[in-house]
Amino acid sequence: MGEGVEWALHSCVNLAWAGPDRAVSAARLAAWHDLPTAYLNKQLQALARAGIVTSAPGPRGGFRLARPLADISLMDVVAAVEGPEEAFRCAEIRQQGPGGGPAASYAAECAVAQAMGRAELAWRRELAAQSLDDVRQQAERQAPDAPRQLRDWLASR
Amino acid sequence: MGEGVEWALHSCVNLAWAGPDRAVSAARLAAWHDLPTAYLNKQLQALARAGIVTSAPGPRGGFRLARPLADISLMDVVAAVEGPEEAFRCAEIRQQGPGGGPAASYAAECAVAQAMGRAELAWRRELAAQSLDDVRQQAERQAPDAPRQLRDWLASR
DNA sequence: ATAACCTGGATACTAGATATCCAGATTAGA
DNA sequence: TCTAATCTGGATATCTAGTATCCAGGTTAT
Repeated sequence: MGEGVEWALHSCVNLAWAGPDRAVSAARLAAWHDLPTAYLNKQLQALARAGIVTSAPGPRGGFRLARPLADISLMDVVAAVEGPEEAFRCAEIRQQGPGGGPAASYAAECAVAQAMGRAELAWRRELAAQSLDDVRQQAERQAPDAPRQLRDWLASR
Repeated sequence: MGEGVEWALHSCVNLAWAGPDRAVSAARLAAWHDLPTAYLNKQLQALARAGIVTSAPGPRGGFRLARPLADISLMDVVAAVEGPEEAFRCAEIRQQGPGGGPAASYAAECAVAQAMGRAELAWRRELAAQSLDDVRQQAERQAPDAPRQLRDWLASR
C-alpha cells in the first residue's frame, strides 16, 4: 500500500477544512505537511480523474472537493490512488509443472484465490462503509483547532 | 502482497495430500508447480519458524504439516510469510510541516490510520475465519483426482 | 502581457520483492 | 563409518514497482 493513500486522505480532509469557496494549489497542500509537491500533484490528478476533486488552472486555481466529504468513502480514494488491481494476485501456479492438468480443467477460479478474494472483499466493504466525513469528525475531536489553523495559514499567503 | 503467499498456501495443501507419513523436500514441492526451489525454500522456512510445518534434514527428510489443515487458518500462513507489518503504514504526515503542532498532541492514533486499521482488521478477521481445510475441500471439488496424482508422482521418485 | 497553476509525458532514483548461491549442520541408509 | 540427501541461514545479485523530479504545453485571473 503506497504512501499516496495517506497523502490523498489527509489532502481531502484539508480541502474540506479549507472550505468550498477556496481552491488550494498542490504546492500549498504539499507544504502544509512537508510533502514533495510534484509527486503529491500526481495523486491529486488521480483524485481528479476519479471525480473526487475538481481542478482549475491559473492564478487562484487549485483543487476543490467535487462533493461533500460525507459522500466520499475511503474506498473511493483508495481505488483512485492505488488503481483497480487486487492486493493478492493469483499467478495460477496450480497450472504449472507436473501438477498442472489440461487447461480445460481451470474454468473455475483457484480455491486459494477464492479464499483470498473473500478476505479482500471484506476489506473493501469496510473501506466503503467509512466516509471521509467520519475521519474528519474524529480528527477534529483530536485536534479541534486544526481547521482554523489551516484556514489561517492559507489566508496568510 | 508477495507471491510467496500463494506458494505457501498451495504447498500446505500439497503437504496434506502427500499425507502425514511422508516428508516432502522443498525441491519436490517446487518441481510440482515449477517454482524456484531455493526461494520456495525460504517461504517454507518461514512456515517452519511459525510452527505451521515441521522440517527434518537428511535423506527422507523434508517438510510435514505440524497440525491438521483444519487447525491452520489463512491468517496463520499470511502472517508467517508476509510478516507482522500492516499493509497500510501510517507515516504520520500530520506531524510534519506547518500543519504539525507540538508532539504532545499526538497521543492518539491518527484518524486516518484508525479508519484504515479498521478495514485491515476486517481483512484479517476474514482470513482467520477460513481454514486451509476449507480451501482443500474446494480444491478437491474442482479437481477430485489431484491428491492421487500428487501421491503417485511423489511415489515415482 | 504576465504570472500562477494544472496536465501529462519522460526520466531518474530507491526500496523491497524475487532469485541464486554457498558453507555449515543433521541424518538415513549402505 | 562413509556418503548423499536435505534443511538452515547468510550473502549477494537481479528485477519490479513505488517514489520523486523535471519540463514543455495549455488555461485563466489580474
